[in-house]
Parts: sequence; structure tokens; C-alpha cells
Amino acid sequence: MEKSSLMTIQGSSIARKLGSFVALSETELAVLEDLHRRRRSFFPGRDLVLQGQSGQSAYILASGWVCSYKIQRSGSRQIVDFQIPGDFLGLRSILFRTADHSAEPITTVEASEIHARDLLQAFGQTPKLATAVLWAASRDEAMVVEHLVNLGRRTALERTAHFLLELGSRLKLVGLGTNEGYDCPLSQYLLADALGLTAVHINRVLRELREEGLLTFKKGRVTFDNFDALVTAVDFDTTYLDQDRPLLN
Amino acid sequence: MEKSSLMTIQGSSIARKLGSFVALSETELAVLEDLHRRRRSFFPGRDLVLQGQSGQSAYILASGWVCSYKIQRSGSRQIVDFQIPGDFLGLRSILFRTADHSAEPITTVEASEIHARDLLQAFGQTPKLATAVLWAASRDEAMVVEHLVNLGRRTALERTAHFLLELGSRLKLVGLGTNEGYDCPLSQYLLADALGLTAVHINRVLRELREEGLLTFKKGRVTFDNFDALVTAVDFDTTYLDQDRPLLN
DNA sequence: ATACAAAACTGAGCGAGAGCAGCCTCCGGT
DNA sequence: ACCGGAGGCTGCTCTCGCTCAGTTTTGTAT
Repeated sequence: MEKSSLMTIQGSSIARKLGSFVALSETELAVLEDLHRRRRSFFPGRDLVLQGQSGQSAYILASGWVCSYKIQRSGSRQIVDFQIPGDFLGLRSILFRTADHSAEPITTVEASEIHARDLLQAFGQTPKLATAVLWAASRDEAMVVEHLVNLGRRTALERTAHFLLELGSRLKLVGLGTNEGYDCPLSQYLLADALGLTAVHINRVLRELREEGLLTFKKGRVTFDNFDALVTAVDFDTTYLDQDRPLLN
Repeated sequence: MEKSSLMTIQGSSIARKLGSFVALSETELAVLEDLHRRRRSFFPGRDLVLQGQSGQSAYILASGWVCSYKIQRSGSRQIVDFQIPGDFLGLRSILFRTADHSAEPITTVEASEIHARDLLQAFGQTPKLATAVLWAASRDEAMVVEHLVNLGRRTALERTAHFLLELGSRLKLVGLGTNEGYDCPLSQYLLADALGLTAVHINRVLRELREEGLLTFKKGRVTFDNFDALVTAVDFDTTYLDQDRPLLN
């Protein structure tokens, strides 16, 4: 029963997310709800989406964490983003013939599987939904862009702090975090692959952040020791996340 | 007359681009054509889109080059992408309340201005167009993702070569380049801001690429001296660009 | 021809982060 | 109670790319 209530909360979470941009009618909500038909569970080690494969599905995450990454022939890996409950995942892999990235569960994951056919048909029925999904995709792109700035123009310390702040903001939106901190199942290896650093160096950076009294990452929990100082220290600007006022009715 | 024929070519270039994913009917093409009403010229130094401003327009580029960038409070700048003829530009700035990035012309630019209202209305008329634009946005995101991998997991040399190869592929698609090379109006400073390096270091990297007999970038022209060696040297994979087979009719 | 600015290029020194090698700690399985 | 493995942590060395401080070249206006 705890699980089913969670599922309801998350089911509405995606609707709330999309609805915050485009006011959705009952018909559209029903279409959206219908997409949630195929609920599935996934476990760490078995990828949800596989780079280079075709005929992949997309998912809407109900619970758990997923990471999307690209792997190179050399073996090195770049994590593009982590998906948290309420997030879309693998949208590009159904629009494109071949998936250009992989996605793997970090924790146990509950997600609704979405087939390309269903989604594209839904767009035909309610164009507003298409606009809403376009908006959601743009928001994702905005996050990738910020991640890009992170890698291109910030030091390891700023980069790490900025990233953990962003995760905090996103988790707050779905009720999984506060300005105090949040539960975070990421290992230092995962963090390293996301931030373009080595795990060894992430470790030192985390130590420094702790010693500076800015934030503590220990035992699966991120604690903001001085939120305001952190925000100014790394020039954190949430504009790209706060795009939540309906534009269109 | 040379100019008007160019405009026709480019006007159809966006239609071809979108049509390659979703087969567009005459009605849809007409709606798309109608978006091209407001043709405008822009010149270097005056931004097309300004970070932090609201009520911005989007554009479809007919000729010239534009760069999209984010600037930080510290003054350092990260170029997210260059737009070339046929590209969309500033889509996020009309979907979001506030533009999260800036865009400035690198050369003289011809572009069609697109208002949020018109685009969203067009979606209502022809949902297929919405799907096509979603696809185009996803392709853009795929490029940003590849750029992210570039910054996170490649050396300065690989990064530079990969980036110039990607530009080449994109220009080839709109008939502005071949596997021999292409005209490229970018300064070493712009390249540096795109690749998260300093102009000084870009200079050394270009010299090395030249000395290795891989590529030459001189006087506004990129020449691939050994295309195949280059492609294998930097593990260049065009999957994320070659998504051009219609999925939906 | 001359003047000037922007872009291209070079050299010397330095530092952030990588690479390597190894130890510690926690936790689940038998 | 013991074992094994994954994740966390540390020290040392080295290198890639930055910084600073120039000079040279190219293009444009006079």
C-alpha cells in the first residue's frame, strides 16, 4: 500500500510537470494517464536503453535513480544526466532510429514504459500534449547545456558543488529534498563519470567541500552545511530550472 | 537574384530537414512556409537572443553563422553550439519565460523570425509539425550531448578534431562542405570558447593537427588532409547526426 | 604607402587534475 | 566468525593545458 500511494504521487508528478507549462484538459490528462499502462521494474546492472540498438522504449520514472551515459570505444564513459522520479528517459531513443546513448538503473527502479507508436499517436489526438512534451524535452536540454558549461568553464570544486546543488533543486521539485539536503545513492565513481573527473579527485574535492563547511556527502546523504554560501560560491542560478509558469491555455 | 535563389534553397532546407523525419503534407509545408514571413538581417556585435531577457523570438537561419553561448558572472563564456544555414535557433528562448542563453551572429546573417504564438498555433493546426519540431529539438540535444562527451572525456586534440569533423558533417548536409573541407568563419577565440580551452592552446593544437597531416585550418578554411585517419583517430561516429529516415507518415 | 586593430602565433613557467599504487572500512553472503 | 568485494580514502609523481607576456601576420581604412 505504501507502494501504490507512491505510484499515485509519481503518476501525478509527470502530469504536474507538464501541466505547469501547458494547461492540460481532462482529455489530455486521460491520454497521459493511459501512457502509464505498462509499469515495470528494473534492477542495477541491466540497462534500460542500449546505445546503438533500435526499437528502444522510453520511460517515465516512478521511483529510483537512473543514469544516462555515452560510452566510447576507448572504454571511458561520460554520464550525461541522472534521472530521478518524475523524469522522462530515453525520449531521443524512440524518436531516432538508433539509440545514441545508454541508460542504466542505479537503484531498483519503477517506470512506465512508453512505445514510440503510442506517444506519437497521442500527439495526434492532443497537440497540446506534444507542445508539453517539447517543453519537457527543452528543459532537459537546458540541463544538459548547464552541464556543458560546468565541464567547459568551471573548476572541479565549482563543478561538483554546482552539480550537487542542481540535483538538490530537482529533487526538491518532486518532494525528495530540501535546502538541508537529500538522499543520494551515487557512488564517487558515478559522480566522477558525470563530472569528467576521476574518482580519486572527486574524493579530494568532497573532502575540501566538507572542510570548507559547504557541504557533506556521506553514506548516501548530501547535506548542505551552508546553502547560501554554496550558491554564491559557485554562481548557481536556477533560471533554467524554474520555467514553470503556464504559457499557453 | 543570386540572393533570392539562395533564400529558396535555404527555405526548403528546413522543410527537407523536418520532412526527413516526418512525411509532411502540403498543408504542413504551407504552414511551415508561412513561418518564414518575417525575414531579417543581422550583423556581428548585435545579439539575436539575450540571456535573461523574456519575450525573445526564435529564428530559422537562411545564411551566415551564429553562436549560442552562456556567459557566467565571472565573465568566462561557454559556446554551446554554432548554428549554420537551415538550423533552428532560440527554440528554448520562446518555450521558456526567460531566455537561458544568448546568441550572436558571427557573420552577417539572414534569418526568419518566428514568434512563440505563431509556432504554437501552427502545432495546433498540424500536430505532425509538432512532432517534426520535437525531432529537430532532439537532434540538437544529441549534438549538445556529443559536445558534452567531448569536453568531459576527450583530450584537447581529439576534442578539436572531433568538433571540426562534426561541423563538416553538418555543413555537408546543407551543401556547404565536402569530405575535402569547408569554409569556416570561426576565429581561434571562438573555437576556444566552444571547446573549453584557451585560444593559445587551440593554436598549438591546430599546429599539431597540421603537422600530423590530419587537418589544416587556415584563412577561414578547414581542409581535411586525411579524412579517414582523422575519423578513426578521434573515434568519430555520426549515428547521432544520421537520423534521417522517416519514422512516421 | 601608412597606420591600426584584430587575429594568429610563440616561449617560459606553473598548477590543477590525472595516473598509479596501495590501505582502510563497510556490508552482505555463507 | 570469516571472507570477499565494492566503495572510500591517501600519497607521490607527472603531464596537459593555463597564464602571462610578448611578437608577427593579416586585413582594412585612410
